[in-house]
Amino acid sequence: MAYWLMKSEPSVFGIDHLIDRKVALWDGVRNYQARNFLRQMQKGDLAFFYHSNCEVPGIVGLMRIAKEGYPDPTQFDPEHKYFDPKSPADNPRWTGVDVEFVEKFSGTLSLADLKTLPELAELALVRKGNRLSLMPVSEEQWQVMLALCQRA
DNA sequence: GCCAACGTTGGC
DNA sequence: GCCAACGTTGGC
Repeated sequence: MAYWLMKSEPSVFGIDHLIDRKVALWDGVRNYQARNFLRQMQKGDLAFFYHSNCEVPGIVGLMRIAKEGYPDPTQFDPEHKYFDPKSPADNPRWTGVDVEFVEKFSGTLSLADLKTLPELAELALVRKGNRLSLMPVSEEQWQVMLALCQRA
């Protein structure tokens, strides 16, 4: 089983949306590095839900990968913001996964706090200029973050 | 294949 | 809302 961190803007899709839906398609990833990580995800993997581009960016909850990578349907929808006219129908360019709500923490483990943790120095999230929207988390990193989240 | 222009991300 | 950082596009 692997661990991940996935970012989303709460004004678009936040942890409360996932609570309402229980299971949702994680769509709209249009970056190849992030897509490749999506394709590595396996059912049962755990992921932190991270709120980006908001008042207090940080980790707010926990979810589980409920369905492994499959073609993101929004890439074929001309009406959709994430439509990609260049994606071949017989070899879809973009992947989505289904995620399932697990837990919402009582507080936010903020990016500012995460940046102070020496164990996370190698995590893409806290490295200068990094905009990767989802990334793998090592078991050690996961344990450090989870302990702080559950205390928060 | 280079690289300038452009668009997007996301912290602040 | 600003803007730095970075990815992508497309002319050459």
